[in-house]
Amino acid sequence: MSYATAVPGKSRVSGDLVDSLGQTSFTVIALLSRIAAEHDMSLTQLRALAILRDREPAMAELAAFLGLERSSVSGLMDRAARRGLVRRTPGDDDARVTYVSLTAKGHRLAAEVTTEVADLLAPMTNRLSAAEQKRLTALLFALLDQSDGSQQPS
Amino acid sequence: MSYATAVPGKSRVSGDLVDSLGQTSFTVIALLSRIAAEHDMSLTQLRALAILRDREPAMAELAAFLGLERSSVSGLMDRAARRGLVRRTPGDDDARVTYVSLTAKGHRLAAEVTTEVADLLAPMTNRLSAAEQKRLTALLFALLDQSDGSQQPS
DNA sequence: TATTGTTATACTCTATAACTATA
DNA sequence: TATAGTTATAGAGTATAACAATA
Repeated sequence: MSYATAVPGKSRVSGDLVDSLGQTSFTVIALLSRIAAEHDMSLTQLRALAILRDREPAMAELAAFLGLERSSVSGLMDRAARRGLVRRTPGDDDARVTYVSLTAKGHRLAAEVTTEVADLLAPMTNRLSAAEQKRLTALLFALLDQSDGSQQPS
Repeated sequence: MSYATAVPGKSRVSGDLVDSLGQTSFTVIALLSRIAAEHDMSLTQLRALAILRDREPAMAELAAFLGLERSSVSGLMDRAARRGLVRRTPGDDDARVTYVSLTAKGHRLAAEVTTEVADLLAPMTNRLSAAEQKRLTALLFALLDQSDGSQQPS
């Protein structure tokens, strides 16, 4: 509330930025959901798969990554395990902990989905020149405060 | 699949762009979900609210906007109507049609949510200078093929 | 006592299929 | 017959609360 009214000169620009960010986000998320659905997965499962590509977290850590309750992730991993995509491994030092990791099948699916995402996004991204793509990437990483380009699960 | 391999020179850049788009989208959507949750709404209900701000569509049109089945939107509008946010109006010429519109309460909530979105996004957007914000906005609209800036529900 | 993970329960979201009313 | 909307039903996703096992 304060933002829109406190800085009138910037609010116009920011309003458009907010709109473009919102529209872009919904478009991208819809596309990811579509890919997920084509593989009989939810968007959350697709995210989990992406996260697990280069991590082997404890259940609680995975829940933190996903921003969900532990109990929700239990069910999520139940369904993923039932499909043979992930496995649970008991912790060695702390017997309370359960680590989650992708199976070979899970890794294959994750890799497949990654290329599909790039493919489906291509019609959009190709509307920009190579230079524009670079600028956009830099701006988005700056927005995310990750101008170093360090990878987080997408 | 073909994209990543067919244009090796661009795939590196595109991979980063895909990552930054994905991360940004998840971040924005998570933020929108949080705002929705604070008002006891789902992300979909928030979207519906935004759509209805400047439209009075038939149920089937709303379903098309949201990318959902008509039956899903029936339930969605049931719950929104129960909270007094929307009303249903029978069509005059075609008695099969039902139009949906925001109540005064719905309009108030939609306006409130809009300012909250801008507020919560501000810490992110303020990381960019005014000139950078402008460039990012232009690039995103170009990506969406809407360089005219015509408004769609965000 | 505190923490990890699971289970029980309840509600929302979504889709498919069947239905009613209207065209 | 075809279309608009609803209802019935079922499954996934999510949270809260309670629990067992471990620390």
